[in-house]
Amino acid sequence: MTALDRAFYDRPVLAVARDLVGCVVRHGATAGVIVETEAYHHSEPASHAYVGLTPRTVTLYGPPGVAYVYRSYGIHALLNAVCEPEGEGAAVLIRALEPLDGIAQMRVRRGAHMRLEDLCSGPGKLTQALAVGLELNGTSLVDGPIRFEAPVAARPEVELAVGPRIGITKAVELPWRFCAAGSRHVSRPWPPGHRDTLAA
DNA sequence: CATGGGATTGACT
DNA sequence: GTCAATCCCATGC
Repeated sequence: MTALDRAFYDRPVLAVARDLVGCVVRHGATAGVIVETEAYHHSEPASHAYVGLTPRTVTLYGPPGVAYVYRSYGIHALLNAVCEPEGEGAAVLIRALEPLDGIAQMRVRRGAHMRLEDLCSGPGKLTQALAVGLELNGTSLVDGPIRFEAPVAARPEVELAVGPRIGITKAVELPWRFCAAGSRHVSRPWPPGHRDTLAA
């Protein structure tokens, strides 16, 4: 399995967010298929990069293909992939995975009786399941401890569902959330009756 | 220097 | 459905 190269991330963040659905995140013996992403860009107020270059956003404004890991609500670690050329301040939030490898290890970290679809169905859940902590902020996704891999060729192409991002209060209207349509491993079920889907 | 607000989750009514 | 936990850091005085 080959890791995505740096050029993959050195593109518009929306394109990367779309293309990451179906890719694999691997850390140690645990891995999962990405089924949900969100794009964030310095030009819109929901992004941490909106405030400009500060100690907090150094990683976001750095080179693409690097992990941006930050603490959310004082409790959870959230994993992002830094995108676009250095200086642009853009990243894709990984919001949910379909567990692939090391599922027993995930249950040790998340709870022995946890259902499969609850192991990684949220941005804070998947970092706990894969043991991704704040110390991995700034590490390479190309040749660092966390690897993002291209989809296996045998895997059927996923249909993409597109909609507004979750859990934000600013720029709520932007349809910058991308899900594998019909997946039972996403963080929140898709609004019923939503037809705004397109091919991957 | 004090304050307020989260890109969430899990427990509880 | 509601709500607390918990802490870094950006902002404003």
